[in-house]
Amino acid sequence: MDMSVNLVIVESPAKAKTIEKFLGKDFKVISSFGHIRDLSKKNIGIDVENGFKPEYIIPDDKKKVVNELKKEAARASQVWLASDEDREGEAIAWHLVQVLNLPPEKTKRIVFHEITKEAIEQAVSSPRGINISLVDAQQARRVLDRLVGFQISPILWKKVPLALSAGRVQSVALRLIVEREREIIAFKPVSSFRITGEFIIDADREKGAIIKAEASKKFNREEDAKEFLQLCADASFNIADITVKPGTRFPAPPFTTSTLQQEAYRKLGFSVAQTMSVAQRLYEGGMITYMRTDSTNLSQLAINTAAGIIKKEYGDNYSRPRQYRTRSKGAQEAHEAIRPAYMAKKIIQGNQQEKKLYDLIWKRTAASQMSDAKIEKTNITIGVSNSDTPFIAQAEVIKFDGFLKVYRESSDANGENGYETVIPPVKKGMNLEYDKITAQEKYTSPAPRYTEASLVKKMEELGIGRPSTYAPVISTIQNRGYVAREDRPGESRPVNIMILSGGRIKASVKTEKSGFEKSKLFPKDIGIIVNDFLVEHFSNIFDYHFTANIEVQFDKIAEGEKEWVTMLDEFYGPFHKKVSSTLKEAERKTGARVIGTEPDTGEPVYAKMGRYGPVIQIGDASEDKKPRFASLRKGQLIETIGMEEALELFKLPRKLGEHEGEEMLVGMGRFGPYVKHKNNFYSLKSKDDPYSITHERAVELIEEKKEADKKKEIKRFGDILVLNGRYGPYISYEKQNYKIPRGTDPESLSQEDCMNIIKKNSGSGKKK
DNA sequence: CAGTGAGCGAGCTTCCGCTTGACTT
Repeated sequence: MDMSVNLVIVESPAKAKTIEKFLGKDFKVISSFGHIRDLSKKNIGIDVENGFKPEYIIPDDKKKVVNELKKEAARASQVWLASDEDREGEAIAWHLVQVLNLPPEKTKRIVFHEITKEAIEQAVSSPRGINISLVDAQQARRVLDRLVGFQISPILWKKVPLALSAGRVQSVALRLIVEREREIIAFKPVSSFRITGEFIIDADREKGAIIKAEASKKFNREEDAKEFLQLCADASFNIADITVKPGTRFPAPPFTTSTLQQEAYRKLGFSVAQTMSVAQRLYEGGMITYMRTDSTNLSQLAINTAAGIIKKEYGDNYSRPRQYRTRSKGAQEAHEAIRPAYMAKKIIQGNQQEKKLYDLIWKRTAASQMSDAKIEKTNITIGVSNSDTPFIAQAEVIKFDGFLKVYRESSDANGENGYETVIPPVKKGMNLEYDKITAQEKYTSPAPRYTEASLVKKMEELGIGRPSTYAPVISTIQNRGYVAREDRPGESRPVNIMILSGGRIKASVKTEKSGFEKSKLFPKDIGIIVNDFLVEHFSNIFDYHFTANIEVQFDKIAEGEKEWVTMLDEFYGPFHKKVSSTLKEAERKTGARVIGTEPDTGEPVYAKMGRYGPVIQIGDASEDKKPRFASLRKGQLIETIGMEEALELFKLPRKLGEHEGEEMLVGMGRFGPYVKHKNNFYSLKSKDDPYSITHERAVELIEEKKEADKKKEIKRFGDILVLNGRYGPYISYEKQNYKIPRGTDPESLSQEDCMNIIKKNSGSGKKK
């Protein structure tokens, strides 16, 4: 009857389920769902005067879990704390001891890095106590982040209109995007001429085999390129040299959160949030290991299983078991790499996204355990008789594909690598003739804008953020309105081309697109102003190396070499002084910039941050005069907008004349151009131009919209409308929408039914 | 949903990391 009851607490319910299977009947395994306590939000949750004493509370959404944990702990004779073996995991265990009132004799701390029977049994047989130094390092981290976030954000509210938040991680992510944008704005493309030739082997003339090669030098000036082509017209060509070098390609290590997000973006087009939510489902379904990890480590069992499968599928020579070392900064390595739970399962059940992501994980894991690829690089130098600039042909041949059989990592750089895979057989000294030699103008391009995925990569390199926060941080800076993911159509520019063929040079001009962008991160005005304010006043904290530097301090605390309160004291002294002085002295920042003067009136034209967003202001306010304002459009920046564009903004709203006794106005709104009439808005179609739209066309748009609205209407009782919407029928009343309960025929609703639905739903409905 | 734009004052917001649901007007 009185058998021993063991309670094991882990962080995730999916993990609990798996572990319970290994431990048998005497063990009950439950989950804490991550942290169970956090700092109170009142008075920033820290008693700064009193050794930074944290005030911990149990958040509302954790109360249920904590009660459950308390109940189970009371029933157990032994509690095993099995949270992750890193700073955060140790802190979770410590909070559990505090909150559940666990006596030492009944509490054991265990850790395991992989979820296998052996690893878990091994962990249970070697318990330890809580490592309080590690807990202190976590507390220092937590308190520092709260101090930075909760003392700097309020400064922003006061000093920068529309600013909302600052933090150790989000503000550096923002800075990366702003500084990249400035690099791009300042970038001046330079063009040069790249010369490529197609050559025919004299002896092989009938076969028509062609060697493509590029001149070893680029020409900055068009005249020089032309001169070179003229030389080529009279030159003879021969194979001057051939070198063949063996090379090796190595597989990429298994996935971490960061590399999974990058590859899923590049290969599958998933956003980082999308990748995480699909991975979460795979994890909960027991199909992959944990998806928030910075470790490239694989369990021995996984390595062995993979080896067996690779040998069977591809042959013994394709197998090469290996363990990868984790290289990223600040890695805590509490988990394995992201891999299939069962390598034997090559395909899984699930939706398309799940299947695709699983397939990617399977291939990456398999490839990491496969042989290197063997390649052969051939360099052929083609001599030009009357010039010392030769042509070079490069070829790369895969001699043994190895891991490339299943997986090849994508790269962020777009564009070809210039390698041919096939080259006709040639010998040194052979004579060649040109078929065609082309000089094409090529422009240099600036560093690329960040995608969500490449930003995560950069953050990981800098050691800011953790696997669990990459996706949320990227959402945060977008939700705050600091940056936006946008497309840009790009601009056309002319490119000069000269082609030498049959002894004659023909020049032509083509156009190419530059600056085309798809789903890139662009800073918005408010993001730029916030960033400049933060960098101006808190350059040391929003420095790219700040996190790396304090991580060294946290490590010292974890090693017991430093007191966490001492560390915070050293940080807080100068920090708080800076907070106070900034609050007192810093100027309000609106990013104001003088563009010039309006030609007609001679009044000054400014771009600046207004109360509701970025605006152009013409003229200054005085007793008898009001300045004129116009909002900037999407894609325009305070920093770069020019006079012509600025004045264009004042051409709208434009009066179109009267219709049914009231003025029609055409304007530009958040959702594009519109016609306003009797306080209703009518969107222009894409073929309509707000600057030239006619009275007649505007009336047409109004009538069309009225007609469409009539079709939407099912019923009407005074100002209660029953309408057909995108998500099915709904009730519209006083600018609020109400869902009609499932199974109700909207035709059958009476006025009283509608009122009931409205009353029932208006209590819970919160306005945003 | 889209017209605003000076200044004042009240009451509000905010961080990072650990984990999943509950939401789908």
